[in-house]
Amino acid sequence: MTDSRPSGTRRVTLSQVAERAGVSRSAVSFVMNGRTDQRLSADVFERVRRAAEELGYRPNQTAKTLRTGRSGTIALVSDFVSSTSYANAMVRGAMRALRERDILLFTVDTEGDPQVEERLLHSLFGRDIDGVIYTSMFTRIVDPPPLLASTRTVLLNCRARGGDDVAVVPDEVEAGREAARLLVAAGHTDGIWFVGDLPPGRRGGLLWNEWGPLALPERLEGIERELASSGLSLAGHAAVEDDWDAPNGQRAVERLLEDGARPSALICVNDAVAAGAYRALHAAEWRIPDDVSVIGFDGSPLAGMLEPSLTSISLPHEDLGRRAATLLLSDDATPRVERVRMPVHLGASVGSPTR
Amino acid sequence: MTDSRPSGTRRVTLSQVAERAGVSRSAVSFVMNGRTDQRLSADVFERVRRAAEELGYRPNQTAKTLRTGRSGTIALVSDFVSSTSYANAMVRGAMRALRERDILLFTVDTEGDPQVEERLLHSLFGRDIDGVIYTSMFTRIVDPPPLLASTRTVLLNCRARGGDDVAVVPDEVEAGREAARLLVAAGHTDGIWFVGDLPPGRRGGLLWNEWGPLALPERLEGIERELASSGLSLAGHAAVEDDWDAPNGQRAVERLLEDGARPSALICVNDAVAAGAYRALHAAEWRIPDDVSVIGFDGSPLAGMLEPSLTSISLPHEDLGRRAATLLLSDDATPRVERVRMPVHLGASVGSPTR
DNA sequence: CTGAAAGCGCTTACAG
DNA sequence: CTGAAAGCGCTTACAG
Repeated sequence: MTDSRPSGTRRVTLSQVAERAGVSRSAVSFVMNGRTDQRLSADVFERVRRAAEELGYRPNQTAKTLRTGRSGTIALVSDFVSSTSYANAMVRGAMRALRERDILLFTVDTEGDPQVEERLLHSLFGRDIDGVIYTSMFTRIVDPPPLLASTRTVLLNCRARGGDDVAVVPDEVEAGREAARLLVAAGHTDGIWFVGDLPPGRRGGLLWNEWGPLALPERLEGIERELASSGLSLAGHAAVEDDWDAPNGQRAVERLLEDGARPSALICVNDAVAAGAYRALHAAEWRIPDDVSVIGFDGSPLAGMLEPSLTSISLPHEDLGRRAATLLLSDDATPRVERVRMPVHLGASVGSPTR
Repeated sequence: MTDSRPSGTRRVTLSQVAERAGVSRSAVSFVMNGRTDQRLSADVFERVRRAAEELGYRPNQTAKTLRTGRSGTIALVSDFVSSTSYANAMVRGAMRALRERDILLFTVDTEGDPQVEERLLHSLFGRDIDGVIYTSMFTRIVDPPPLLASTRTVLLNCRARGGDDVAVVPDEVEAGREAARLLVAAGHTDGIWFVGDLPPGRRGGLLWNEWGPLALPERLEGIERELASSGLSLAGHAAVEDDWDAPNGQRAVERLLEDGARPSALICVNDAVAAGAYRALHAAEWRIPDDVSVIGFDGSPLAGMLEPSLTSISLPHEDLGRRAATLLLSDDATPRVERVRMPVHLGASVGSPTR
């Protein structure tokens, strides 16, 4: 039959290697896959190896996949991770872990649209992917699509509502404890405020607030538990409107100071809110860390750009990605939630209280 | 219909659809691929469609690929683009353009290592990718690997030294003109400085300086050409050590002011250098834009976070990615360099000169 | 218009 | 230890 493919120079096939080496195709297949259990003679092994090299033979992965059902390919399926900047280091972590095993990564963003997600998953399954890393830009609870049941899956930066999956998430509770610990160690006692609650009665206005983000409740839980273990508690909470960005953080702290609060330290729900806090404190002529200490979360580039640099408990995105890929490749599919430590990025924003 | 097959069962094949519809496999193939040129009866067409739906048939892309040589898959091969934050919107642009055609994206970063690049390319070719978007984090000149010659390729955010490729790059020269135009329109004449040259005799210390980045020379060329067209020229250049970051920008402007320069405007090679300029100006009690205007390049999030917000000529990463994908899918492979307009992000950092 | 057949490039159970 | 053969799930030229 005529070959209608748009190929100029045909690629070398296994048959050609067999012919050149003067052995069967089986033998070539065994050699190429390093199957020593077939007890091939050293001579055959060497002849095949040489013939393959001389011809520049590269196995056709598509044919292997059709035969074996394994493609050496996995997919990273997310809402926004691979196409936006925020949590992109997760992709790097996964890619690096997979590179060593010659596994390639399909990158697929659904932008939060379930229909797009379904179409993309079917498209992926049609390509015989070996597994899926299902991930989210923000750490949150998800309902993994039922379609995923037929494929090996690891949840990254999210956990299933049901809980019977393998999931990798940052250890947000421990991060909260760490933040509190830093302040307690510096001598803070009864002037520690938390900045970043949603306003009372508010479930969230922005999209991701309705997606059940875990950062806020878990960070707060860790903070309160750690303080309690030292017999302390938060002096209070400052609510932030809608999004956790700098302008909202600024307004929250402005209100706090206007209301007459005298905080010795602010634990901000993330670095952007902390940046806003810096502005409000600066305008009110409070010095950091002399008059007030500030801690953020995320470990974003922003933290290093502030004056003074912000101490922040950072999201270990690359580690998370690497861990998820490693788990996906392992044989162990026992449902569990793995929590990855969030390291402290020490800045110059924490000092001892003066009041 | 929903797929009611017990999980663990084999996927439905084309043969099963043929059997259920009572037609040949050829007919099913023709219907599934919408080949109306075969003049199938409306009845056959409908029976196949129904059988496929009832069985939940999904074509096996691997088998199609083996047969046709086309995989409906392209690869985005870069140094760092898909695994870091900086130019990530290019991935978004490409993904969005491809989504409409049900084409999936392999994402592959070489981290600048030619050996890794070669291995990854072979791995991709073994999977019968239909094309490659070859891209770089920074706009620069590249020598595309010879291996790429066998595959349809579009260069994204880079151009080949040889020049016989299809390439998509930001229009940096025009961006430089735009920056100069904004200042001239505001009334600036002989106090316009450029901040961001490499020190005299320096080819670059950091890795990417040796990779031949185009941003600096092209932006500068545009600025100078535009000024010349109004009979003006730059008052001078302030060199920046090594990397174009905020601390280096700050030092450059500090030196400039110490040397007694009285700039009416600073055109900074990027936003980070501009942020450094802000600090130096602030420390010297120059007000922006009352005493001095500042313009940056990149359109980074940083620009909006500065006080006052920075006017910046922005890199249209998403547009670039979308355009590259579209070109790759088009039939036209005529070598050319497409330049994409860099839009102005207007801030509040440009005013009329007071001196 | 339809159907039987070849073939894409592999892997692997099986007979020798 | 080796080789012939079946088969993964498609597409398509070809004979009817």
